[in-house]
This record gives sequence, C-alpha cells and structure tokens, in this order.
Amino acid sequence: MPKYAAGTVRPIRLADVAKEAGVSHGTASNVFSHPDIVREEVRERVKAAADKLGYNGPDPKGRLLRAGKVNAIGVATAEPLSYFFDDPFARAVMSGITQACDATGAGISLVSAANSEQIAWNIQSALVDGFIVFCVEGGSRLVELTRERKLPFVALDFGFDDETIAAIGVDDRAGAQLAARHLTELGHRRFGVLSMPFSDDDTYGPVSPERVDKAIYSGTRDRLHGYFDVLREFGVDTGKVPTYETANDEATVHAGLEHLFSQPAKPTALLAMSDRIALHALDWLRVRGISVPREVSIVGFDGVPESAVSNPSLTTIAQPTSEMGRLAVEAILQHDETIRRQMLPVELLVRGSTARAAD
Amino acid sequence: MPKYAAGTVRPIRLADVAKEAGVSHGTASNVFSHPDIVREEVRERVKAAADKLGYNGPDPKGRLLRAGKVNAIGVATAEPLSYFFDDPFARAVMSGITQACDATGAGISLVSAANSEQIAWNIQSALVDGFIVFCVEGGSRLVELTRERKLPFVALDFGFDDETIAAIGVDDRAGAQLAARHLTELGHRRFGVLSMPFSDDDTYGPVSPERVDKAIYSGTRDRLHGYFDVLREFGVDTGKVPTYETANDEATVHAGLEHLFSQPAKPTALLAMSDRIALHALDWLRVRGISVPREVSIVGFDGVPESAVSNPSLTTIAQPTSEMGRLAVEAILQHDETIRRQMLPVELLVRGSTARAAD
DNA sequence: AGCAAAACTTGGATCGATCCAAGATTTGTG
DNA sequence: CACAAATCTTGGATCGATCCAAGTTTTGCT
Repeated sequence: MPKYAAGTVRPIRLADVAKEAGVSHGTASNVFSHPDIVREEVRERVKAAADKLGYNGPDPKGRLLRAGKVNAIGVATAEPLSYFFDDPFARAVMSGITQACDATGAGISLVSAANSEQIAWNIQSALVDGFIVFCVEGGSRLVELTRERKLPFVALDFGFDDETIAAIGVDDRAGAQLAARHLTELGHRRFGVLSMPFSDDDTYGPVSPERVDKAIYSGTRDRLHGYFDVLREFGVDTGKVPTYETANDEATVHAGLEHLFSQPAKPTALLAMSDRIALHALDWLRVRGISVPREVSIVGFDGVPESAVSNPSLTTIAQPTSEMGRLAVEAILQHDETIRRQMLPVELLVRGSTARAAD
Repeated sequence: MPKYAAGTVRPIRLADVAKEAGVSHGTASNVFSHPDIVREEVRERVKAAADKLGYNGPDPKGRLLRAGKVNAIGVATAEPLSYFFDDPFARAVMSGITQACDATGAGISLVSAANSEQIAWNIQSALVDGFIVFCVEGGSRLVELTRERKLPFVALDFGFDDETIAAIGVDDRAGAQLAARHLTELGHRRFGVLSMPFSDDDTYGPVSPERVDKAIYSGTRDRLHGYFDVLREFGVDTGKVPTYETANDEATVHAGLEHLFSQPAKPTALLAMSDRIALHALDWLRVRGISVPREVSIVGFDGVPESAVSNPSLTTIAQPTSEMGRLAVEAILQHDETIRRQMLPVELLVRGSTARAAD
C-alpha cells in the first residue's frame, strides 16, 4: 500500500527540489542554509525549482534531528494546562519567562496533563531544549520525570531540600517573618493561618501542631516556620495558632475561614500563604460583613498584580516574579552543568488590608 | 575532531542498548514502543541493558521524524509572547484551547516574536502539527506565513473576508448592533466610539467618516457598521458620531477619551470595541470624576472575566471564548481539507455600566 | 516425528534534513 | 600555458528512531 493514497499529495522534500534543479541534495541544502557559499546562478535555479514544486524551505523536523536543538523551552506543571492562564502567580512568572524568551527568540512549550500517566508521556516526548518546572503540587514526581530526560532544567519555588536540583526561589522563611512581624507590630496577637498544601496527597483541613514540621513542601513549611518564628518572639503560643491547610482554591479557603472564625477567640489577623488564598479570603470576609482591615487584617504572599487592585488592596509579600522567570530562562539557555540554586529576596508591600489591631 | 569532546558523555541511543542486550535495533525499538510483541525474557534483557547504560526511553527527536507528528498545536500571534498572559481576551480564549488540549493530550507551543523577521523564522521552524492564529494586529502577514507551512491552521476572529482561510469568529456586526440597540433603547442619542485598530499601520486618532469603510480589519469594520446600523435606525447622524481609533492600550484609550469629551456635545454613551478599551475608559472616567452609569453609559465587547468584577461591572457583548478555543483545537486535530468558517453567536450581558440617559 | 501455524526477531529502508571530506571547476599569477 | 589557490559541488554518513517484509524459532497437533 502506498503511504500517500491517490489524491493525497506527497510532501515535497529537499531532495525533490535538488533533482528538479539538477543539483545534489547537498547543494540544495546549502541554498537554504548557507546561501552565501552557492554560486548565484545555481542558487537562482534551485530557488526556481523550489517555487515550481511549491517547496517552502526545509522542514523543521529534519533539521531538528540533525541539529539536536529545538530552540524551545518547556514549561511543565502537574496542574492542568489552564493553570498557566488562570493562576495569577503562574501568570506573573510566565510574564518574566516570555520576556526572556522574546529577547532570545526561544519558543515556549507548555507541558502538563491532568493525570500522572499522561504527564509522564508528555514530559518524555516534549520537544524542548530544557525544562522550567512549576512545582506547586506533585512537584517531586515532576522533577523526577524531568530529570530523567537529562535535559537542563530548573525548578521554580520548591525543592530547596534536594541540593542536586537547580532551583530558583525566594527566601520563604524571611518573607513569612516579614508578614508576621508587620502584623505583630500593629499589635495583633490572635492569628489564623491559611496554609498552602503540605503535600501532594489531597488532605485539607485543620493542621495539628505535630504536622507542621512534617510538611513535604519546603515552601509551605518554611513559610509556616517564618510566621511562627516571629509570633513566638512576641509571646504567642504557636501551638495554639489555628492553622488550616487549603488547596489554594475558593472552596477550601472558605471552609478554612469557617473553621478559623468558629474558634472561641476569633483571630484579628490572618496570615495567608498566597495572594490567591488571601483574595478568596477577602471575598468571604466581605460576604460575612467582616470589615477589612478594621476588624481583621490580612497579609498575602506573592505580590501578584491582582493584589494591588483588590478591594481593599492587599498587603503582601512580593516575590520578584518577573526576575524569577527571566533567571529561569537564562539558567536553561546558558546551562553549564553547574547546579545553581538561587534564593531571591522578597519585599513587604504594605497596602490596604492591614491596620492596627482594634482591641 | 570528535563530536563529543573528552569528558562529555555521548548520549545513549537505542542502537547502543540493542547492542548491549545482544538484539537487533528493531527488537529494542519494539521493547519500548510495542512491548507486547516481544518475548518477556528478551524484554527484560533489553530493559536491563537500558538501565545499565542509563537509557531513558526513545528520544522524541528520532520518533518525531519517523512519525511525522509532533502532538502539539502552535498558537501564533504577531504580538510579543507576553500577550498570551497579559491580554484578558487572549487569556479567555487560551483557557478554551487548554481545556481542549488537556482533553486530547496535545501540547501547546506559543509562537510569536517582536520583529517580523523573527516571526517568520519562528513560524517556519515551529515543531507543531497545526496553527491557531491570533489575528489582532499584523494578521494578514501572519496568516500568509502560516499558510506557507502547509499545516492545518485556523484563524481566530479575523479574516472573514478571505474565504480560503479557515476561521472561527463571532458575528461582530450582530454583536455591535446589540450593544447599540441596548443604549438607544435606554434613550441615549449622543455617542462616542472607541475603536480598535483599523489596520496594521500604527496610526491612531480621530477617524473620518470616509475611513470607516476602508478598515482592513473586518472585525473592526463590522463592529463599526453594526453600531451605525442601529444608530441610523434611531435617527442618529452617524457621520457626526465621533469615532476614535485606539491601539487597545491605556495611552490611546485615554487620548481618545480626551478627544471625545472635548467635543461640543459631550457623549452620554460610549461604545467600546473591546472590554480592555472599556476597562481603561472606566479608569479614566473615574479619575475625571465622571460617574458611570449616571452621567455616562458604556458598553464593552468580548465578555472577559475581568469585566464582571470591575467597578462598576461592565455591560458587554460576550463572545463564547472558551467555545472558540475548543473549536479551534478541534479544527486542527480533526483537520480534513475542507475549509470551515464558523461564525458563533454573541450575547448581551447587561451589568452595571449602563443606565437610562439622564437628559 | 513431521508439518503447519503462531510467535518472535532481524536488518534494511525510511523519515528530511545537515555536515564534511573529497573531487571538480574556475580564477589568478608568473 | 602551467600550476596553485580559491571557489563550488558532490554524495556518502549521520542524527535517532519506527516500520515492515522476510526469515527464524517455538508451539501445537496428529
């Protein structure tokens, strides 16, 4: 059976053009890739043949195999693809990544998959020169898969535990300390913590003090430690600070607030581990008629653009998101075997969601 | 000179594994691609050899060339890459695209470039099975380049003029009519139009009535015609309706409003051709202390998520953005030579930015 | 044991280009 | 005019896999 059925046009190859022009395939290749070393007369002839046959230049598939370079960076996550467009933090980092890619002309491939079987296949078969790995959930498995490709890769915002993985992140503990210090200095003593996931199992709910140190995600753990470092310093019994593990989505954040505000002593200050959590919290508080910052103060984490235009605007710990994206791209493109682990500084942005404690 | 310098490890190929295991390369290939047709004993032996050599399964580069399929869709635009993450409309459509890709397991490659030379190269060398083309600006050139790749492609929201191009868009004229009818029925008679670009030259500013019919972008033209259809019906002299061509960004929108509100008869209703324009307009009006919708009503176009949470919320013409994304992916993946041009319906969402005319 | 059918393996061809050493042609110089 | 140098062109090797027709081995049955 012929590969191309009658009626279907067999794609034109460089070899066809060469034959038509009466030159060797090598010369035809040169016409497109190194036009300067081919005599003008021949060049014209080959180009004419190409036009005649409807050949539009070398097929990237062939070139790729030979060159071994794709000129594209893979950006991977264990979340569905829409994560890149829906999550404010992801968007902010992507913004930095796109800038760096635009500057260098590299393309971007988004790699992801809902189920873990597919993600494995997608990582294994992605045509990229390197990976930037978004490690929100399921990070360890993702890093594992990526590592197996033996391509340059860099993890974002996670994995500071494993020193053999290149990573770019922020000083989570210092950032959390900043947030807690801001609130304690405003006189707050009754806190509630809305945490990001501790691990990639799907358990959400109140967190016992014993669990705190067992968080798999070092980001979550470090932020929690940062909060508690400062609270302890100000005489707060951190074992009694109600902490609720959310899934970084509306439903679990609202459930968390129900929990926190059903405590005998309602918190006057909330520590949210992401702006997304904080923004969902703001919604819940507004609906409940709890005034921010008059009755309750709240500090987010990330510094996404949306936090500046919320109502009230959100006091938060800003990460240098663009910078992180840019550095990640750089790490892939200028990859040189050395494993770089860069910890960037964060910054407290005081805005409208925090005020002096009422009582 | 050896290709792999001393110290560098030459990547392991399938052939190396086959040799190590003492089978042919064909059998080794089957172990990975069709494990069921290889005897267990042999399979184990090959896998052991692969482990020993540190081989992690077939390199996608080779597979690609043979298979001819990349399993990825290219999404192209003439804007910088960040457009996909910054522009609300693009994000909304991307959301639909990602859903469809997640469902089918296809990957996404973002293709773009600041300058037109680079975009040509990027389109020509993108490793994708088809293109979805965002035609905001520079659309025609982009479509031209994409067409030359001879891959399936579909244009979004433009090009309804050229019947040989597959496209998915909305009924711009009907949508614009809906917007205008809503405002006229509220009693408005003094209008201002904030238009999207007419063509890909970079001219912005007031638009003369003669220019209206010469708009290259059919989307812009159709929306304008839709507005004017209805205004005329209600006895408005459309030749006198001040129309300002913006670049869909803050600066030109604000300049446009300066212009519209410097007219002798200030408009009581604004027709904005995109939500982005409308949202920038809302900002300007707030700063100027002009109350929406008490003094001025405004209707957007697109129905992006942000329009629901603005202050006031924006009355707008909603496009089925997710649906468009989904259909575009479908058009690429189930491509069958027939050129499909789908025109989807729009919907008027009445929200907080429109009210009965004051005078 | 003998023979056909089933199961498995082999190795050459192929995908579409680029690279490169060697051969062929043109140009330049004494 | 001869010879060297410079410039072009050639065709085989290569990138890393998959496909497939043909060949080999195993299994099943009488």
